[in-house]
Amino acid sequence: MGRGRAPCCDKVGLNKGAWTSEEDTKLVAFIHKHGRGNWRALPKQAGLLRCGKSCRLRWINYLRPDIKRGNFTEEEEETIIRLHEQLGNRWSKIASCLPGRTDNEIKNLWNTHLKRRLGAKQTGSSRAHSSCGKVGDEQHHKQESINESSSSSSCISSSESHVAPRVTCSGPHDETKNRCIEDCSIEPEVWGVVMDEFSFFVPPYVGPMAEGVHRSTATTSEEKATREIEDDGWLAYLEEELQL
DNA sequence: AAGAACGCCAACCGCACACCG
DNA sequence: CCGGTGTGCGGTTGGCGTTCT
Repeated sequence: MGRGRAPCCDKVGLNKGAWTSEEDTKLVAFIHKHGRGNWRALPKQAGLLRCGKSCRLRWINYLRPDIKRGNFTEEEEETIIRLHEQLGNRWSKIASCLPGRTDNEIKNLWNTHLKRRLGAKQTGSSRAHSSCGKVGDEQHHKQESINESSSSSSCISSSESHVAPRVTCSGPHDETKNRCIEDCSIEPEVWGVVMDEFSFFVPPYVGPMAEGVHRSTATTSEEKATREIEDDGWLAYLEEELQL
């Protein structure tokens, strides 16, 4: 499947490259108003000369209100390293367990800092995780993809000698962890790693629209009203950030 | 001071999966 | 069941800023 299909959008006449603050505002305003719907149709409706994919990426990696900006803490880096040992290059999985961080961000961090740092470490020490770490990652990941397609089991089941039952995260119920609970289905071992690391996490900016991503879950009119007020706050915040 | 080399990160590309008619 | 379409993911790249020579 997927081969030979038409490109996601007609790229003729579409903007590429860096986003302008105007485009950002348009996108945020649109999503603020209508929520995340059809990405392909979104740019047209929002008056953006971008392809839907580009809009989605921009939203997820940059404009989303619950994005955590700034440097990664050491704890976060350790978490990433440990999750990477368990999951391989499945950045979205790793990201789903690091609230406020995007897969792209983590991927970049890994490729720039962590890989190098780990390489330096590993040259000195024995490779305890040779079956699960960077060595043979490619094949490992491919193999896991195959496994996952049928059973949704993660690399843990192959790197460990037993097959861990798939579970949905069911950690604590505070605000910052809900994302993980909602987003990821991970094995208990991974959850353990996450929980070990999450004691440090304090949301830097749980923006007014932080829940907006999950707006579809809003049910009562009270909740909706509150959310609208929050959304306005977020929009104002964003406009300020973008110096508009 | 200027150019080269390097590092970082936002964004793009193509593939694969999920869903729907 | 099958084909088409939308979405998500991971790899890669381009461009900009910083550091080095």
